[in-house]
Amino acid sequence: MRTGRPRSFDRIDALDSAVVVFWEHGYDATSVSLLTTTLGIGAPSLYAAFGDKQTLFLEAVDRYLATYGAFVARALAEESQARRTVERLLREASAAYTSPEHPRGCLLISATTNCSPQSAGVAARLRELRTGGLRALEAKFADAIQAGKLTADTDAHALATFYAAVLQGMSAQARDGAGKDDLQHIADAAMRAWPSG
Amino acid sequence: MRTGRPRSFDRIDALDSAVVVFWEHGYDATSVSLLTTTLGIGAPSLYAAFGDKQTLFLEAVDRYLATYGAFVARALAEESQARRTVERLLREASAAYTSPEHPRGCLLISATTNCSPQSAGVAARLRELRTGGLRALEAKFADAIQAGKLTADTDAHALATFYAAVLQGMSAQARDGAGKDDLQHIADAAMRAWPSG
DNA sequence: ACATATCCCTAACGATCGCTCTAGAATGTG
DNA sequence: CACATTCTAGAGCGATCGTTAGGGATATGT
Repeated sequence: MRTGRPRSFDRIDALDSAVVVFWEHGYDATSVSLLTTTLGIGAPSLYAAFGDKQTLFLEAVDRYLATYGAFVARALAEESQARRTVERLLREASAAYTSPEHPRGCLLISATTNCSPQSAGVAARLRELRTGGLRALEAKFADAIQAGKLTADTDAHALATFYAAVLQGMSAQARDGAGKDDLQHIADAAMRAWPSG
Repeated sequence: MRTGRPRSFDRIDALDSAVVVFWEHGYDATSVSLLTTTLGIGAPSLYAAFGDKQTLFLEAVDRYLATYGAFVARALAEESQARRTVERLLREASAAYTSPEHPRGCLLISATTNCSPQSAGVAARLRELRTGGLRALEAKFADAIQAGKLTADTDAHALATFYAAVLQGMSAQARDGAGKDDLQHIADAAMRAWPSG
């Protein structure tokens, strides 16, 4: 049995708070002191529970992907048709990126846009995750071409890059103050670009 | 006549270098020491010539808009037809955002995505500039509707928001490593969303 | 040549950065 | 109860942040 004084705060609650702070300000601009005041714990407690700032951030990213950002993986996994996947992705992003319950936009997209050279590691990790999403979308399109749902001359890579850019643009617009309706209009316009055949 | 020892560096050259550094790393992540080493001048010289870091940044933004970013204002001013304006905007952005001559993407879009609370002022200024561009585009579309070039049921605001988002997405993709061809494909797809009438 | 004005460099300012040592408080097991 | 263990809280570590005096060097105007 684990002896000693138990931790006075809930680790998951603290992690969720850290997600929000990193989401709002990004990696570099989030100082440890801002984290400790927001989470309501001292710096040594934070370091004991999560390791250093970079480790905490990476765990916060995982937590984000398992919660707020899970709709992307769900759309990719649950929708079999490529077009429905994209429609659902854009529709759910319109709501997720503008919810008043949490910071605007997407943490994966916006948290490491500006980072100092010594934060290049976490920036590379997030870029990797973004690229992974793009590849998954591209594979979905390739399958649709294979199945004849998209014409053979469709460029799966180009189409995936386009919808990835649209999601990134929606995140940026949300952070600039656009509302859910604005983002849904972006989504509607983006669907007009779907290959007609 | 101005007496005393003249400045040993060219102010415009130094400003251009500052543009590049801010473009690459963003506002907060660009330290004054990085600026001084890159520009090859001491900190007191920098402060004497440009004022503090915030003032230098805002002047660098103006310089950016007058040089690398001037293609946006030119497209809006020189093209009378809305569709041609957007086509030219997206085409020139594909090249500008991926040129190997300078950092990727757009300074206005990417330089203040992550900033600490005390940098909120410069972030607000850049958001203002981005919103101004969106409004200019929206006005262009409103004119086209007035002139009958776009059907009366076209939503000028929604369309402008869409193409603004596409530009922001192209900037993000460029910073993630996409090439000129990738961005041109995004532009092509975005033009398929043009209202058919 | 001289006085003057401005420059550049060295050094350092206070504040904050990420991070940790130390001491005391609180819980578990015997 | 004592003891072992692990937590919390305050203070402070060296480094870097943006910024600015101080002083020698270098140019112009007379």
